[in-house]
Amino acid sequence: MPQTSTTGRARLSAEQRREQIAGAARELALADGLDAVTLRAVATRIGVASGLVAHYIPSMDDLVADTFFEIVAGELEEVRALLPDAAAPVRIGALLRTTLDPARRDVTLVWVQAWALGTRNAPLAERVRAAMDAWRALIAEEVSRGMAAGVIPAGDAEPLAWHLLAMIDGLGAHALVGWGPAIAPVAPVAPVAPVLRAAAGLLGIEAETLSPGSP
Amino acid sequence: MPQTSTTGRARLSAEQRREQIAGAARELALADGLDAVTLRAVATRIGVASGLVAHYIPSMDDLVADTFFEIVAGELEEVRALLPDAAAPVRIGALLRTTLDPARRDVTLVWVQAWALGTRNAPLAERVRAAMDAWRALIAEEVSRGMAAGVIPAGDAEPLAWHLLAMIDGLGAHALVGWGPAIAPVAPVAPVAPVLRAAAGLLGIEAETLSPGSP
DNA sequence: TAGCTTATTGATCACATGATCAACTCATCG
DNA sequence: CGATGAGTTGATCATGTGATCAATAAGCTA
Repeated sequence: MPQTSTTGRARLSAEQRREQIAGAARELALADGLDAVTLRAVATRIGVASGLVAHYIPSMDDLVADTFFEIVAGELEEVRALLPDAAAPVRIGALLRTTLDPARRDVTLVWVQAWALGTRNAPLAERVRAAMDAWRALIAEEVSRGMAAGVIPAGDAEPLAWHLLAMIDGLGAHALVGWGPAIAPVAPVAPVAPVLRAAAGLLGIEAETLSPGSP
Repeated sequence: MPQTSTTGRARLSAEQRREQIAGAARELALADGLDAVTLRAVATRIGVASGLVAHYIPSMDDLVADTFFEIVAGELEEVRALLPDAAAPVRIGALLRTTLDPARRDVTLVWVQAWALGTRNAPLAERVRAAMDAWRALIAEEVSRGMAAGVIPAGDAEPLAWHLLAMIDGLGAHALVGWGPAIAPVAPVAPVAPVLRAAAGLLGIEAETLSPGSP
């Protein structure tokens, strides 16, 4: 009776188990932060001995680094997919609105913890730099597009992208403390309007062009 | 022979010991981050039993929170003292240059770790919010002064201050990973010029007015 | 059915954390 | 001199971490 179903233990293939571990780590990080991604926490979550998890990863530092990268890379693709098919400034405006959405607090916590943990976790630091490069590239691409179209004053897109990203991350980090789970009553959500104005000033364009309506 | 000098053990007064502990915690945090402020690390640094340190503090969470606040409050006073006696925009420019100085990496690490740790350390989160308020107030004061003098377009100074602070903190956090101790070769110091341009755009003034020379 | 491969367990090591407390020591006062 | 009291020690508890490994059990193959 080869019952392939639940016979107490699961016994998955190496590949399946790897994916399961990565998934559990991802869920833990989004729920409670990167520092919640612990050998035993991951094991418990998938109902397995802690030794098994250790068996499938080089070290916890690597698991944490991979988990971080998986999360933020997914976020980037998600944001990229949400960009409207419109003029560059409108796309940039949409990007700002999306990334500053309070619903992304979980990812923000991951980012902030990554900056702090990267000091002691070498592979993590590497992944953080790679992820930041990807984000900066995405923004720079949009800015360059706007410059090529003549709707954004010509100049070096890279430093502009860098600063836009800094603004996004700074606002995110700030929102984090105001929101400590079960600490503060309600989040003082950063109003988007001033952010758009700041971004417009940075890009040298009118703030209105960042919103839909201007083809 | 009442030798008040080094007779093996020190035996300080409660007040002296308290200050010594606070000082050691401060040094540890600046050198290796807030997570290096540990019961035993502090005890070792001042050459004392770990129990003694525990005897003088309510809990480590409080020590860490107090250490954070002491550091950033000191930083704020230091920056305030460095503000030149000039027009508001010039003072704001100086504030930006000072806070973005790569030499302040130690304090930046403390800030970033505080945002992350504040999620689990309630007293810390409280202090973080208080410190952020103080910083925002300082910036808002300068902006308001500029508005009153007519050199900055009138408007609500609070959100502007909030965003300037976000920009500063975002850039600082980014610089952190690029600098992981013994990881990256050299820091890609964020050039100040673009920052000043972004700040000027945010304030609605010319970037040049942020630099000395314009009375 | 026997055997072999491989996933999986469970115990264990070494280390670090915060916290507690009885015992000790030193300075000072009566 | 003796006693009082405050600073201080050192051992210890309860947890939690990552890591290792011999032993076990499941599933596939011959």
